[in-house]
Amino acid sequence: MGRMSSVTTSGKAGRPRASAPKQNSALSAREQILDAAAALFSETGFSGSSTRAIADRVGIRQQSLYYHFAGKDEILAELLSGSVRPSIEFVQRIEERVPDEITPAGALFALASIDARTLRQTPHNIGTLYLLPEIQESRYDAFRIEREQLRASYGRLGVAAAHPDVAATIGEDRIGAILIQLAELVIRLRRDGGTAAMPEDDDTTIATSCLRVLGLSSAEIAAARDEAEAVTALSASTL
Amino acid sequence: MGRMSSVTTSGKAGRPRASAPKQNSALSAREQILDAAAALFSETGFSGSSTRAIADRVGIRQQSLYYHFAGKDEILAELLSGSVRPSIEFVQRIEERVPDEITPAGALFALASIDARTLRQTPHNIGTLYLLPEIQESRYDAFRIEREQLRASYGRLGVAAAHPDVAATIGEDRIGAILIQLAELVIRLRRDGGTAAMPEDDDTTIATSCLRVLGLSSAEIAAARDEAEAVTALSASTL
DNA sequence: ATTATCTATAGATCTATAGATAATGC
DNA sequence: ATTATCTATAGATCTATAGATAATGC
Repeated sequence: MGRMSSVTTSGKAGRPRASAPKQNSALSAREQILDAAAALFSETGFSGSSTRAIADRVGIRQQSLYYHFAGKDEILAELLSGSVRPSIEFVQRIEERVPDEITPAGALFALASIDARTLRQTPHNIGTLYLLPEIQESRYDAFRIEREQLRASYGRLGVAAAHPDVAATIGEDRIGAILIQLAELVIRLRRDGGTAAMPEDDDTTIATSCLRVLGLSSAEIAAARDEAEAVTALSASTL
Repeated sequence: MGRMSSVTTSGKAGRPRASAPKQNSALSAREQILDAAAALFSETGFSGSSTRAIADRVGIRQQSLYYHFAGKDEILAELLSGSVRPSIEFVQRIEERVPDEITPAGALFALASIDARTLRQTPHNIGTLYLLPEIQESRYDAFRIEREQLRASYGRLGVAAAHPDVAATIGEDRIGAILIQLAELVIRLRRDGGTAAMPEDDDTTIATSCLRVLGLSSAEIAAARDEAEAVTALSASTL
């Protein structure tokens, strides 16, 4: 096939793409690449997604990726850091308010339900990236350290919120691990549920389960939920 | 380097390997391949592990794999089916005894702690294979259907064991998903914990958390644990 | 001049098939 | 004769670099 001569004047600097721009033309090239890579990495994994496949989805040549990223691994690194950052920031803000403005249980409910909601709503189920074997490589240490911080926050809040029986039996690190594991249930539900939209109340189910596993009663959980709702409404405006 | 002439008479049919047999020579060639692949797939993923890398670990040529398996995906398929089978069999046996010989809570405690123990003790943390993106392909439907059965069993036992408040709020499928998610926490603990041996009592922590999340009291959990211990001691001999 | 693409291509790898070979088994 | 390996190799792919080119910006 003969080459399509430059499709139309794009209003942007740089040589025009050989093929007509797909959708997403509102995004910068860099963002289009990240979006395409997120979709592919979560469907077929990191090693299973070629730079060629990413470029095809964006509508550019494989080699053009290297103008924006030094390599495939930098794309993954950027996706990962972009996806934990919001949780880290939220947890820092909420931990500052404990226990004066909010109880540990209320803070934990808020944290778990916001994490669940974020994971549920994010494009391409980006949470599945956390499951990729490649992120164990030392190159992604920075990301793993951030997740470790998040686990530590869940652990601190969990210990403070737990029924004394539970806090006495399970250490802070295990409590943190259990709570994160529950929050990340959304990732699996979404992956296994196919295209169907997930009900919003799964966020509540998960946050409730976080408190239930710490031995709190239904009444205590309901109180924490009310607290959390007040605080998240507030932080939505603060944010 | 000149070829090493056949190392020594191996006592087995077939052309001798070019290199001296590594360890594991007690296993059949097929088993050696499965073992090497399990280690590699769980460390570097499926697409990230080449047939060459598997063969190197076994101590044979890359092409020799194809005498034992039609392709790389058949190796993964066999590893997967081998690893759910025991759980499926255990859950079937224990569900038969509910509720006459054992309460749902006792059965669930037994199931969760045995699953946790198996995942904790299995070579190469084989549970990480469940996290690979590749198993979403239709080629591995059989495996996913078996896991679905396991989830259904967790769901049935969970609903039957749950405190009425909880059973009224969360559907059977979500309960099953939550419980499996807790059982599989072991996979993550083991992966993140590096080489350190995991404490045996993590199995108990997990099984306890499964009942706690269903709203059971400490006393009810202790009773279930006692039941479970009686039944697993018994089933160890039955098996 | 700068930017963002393109084409050409190197060099490494990867999966799989075909057929030869060196043991054991009968 | 059968078994389990080996060597040789095809053909596809994959990542990344080098340098050309076609826009916009000044």
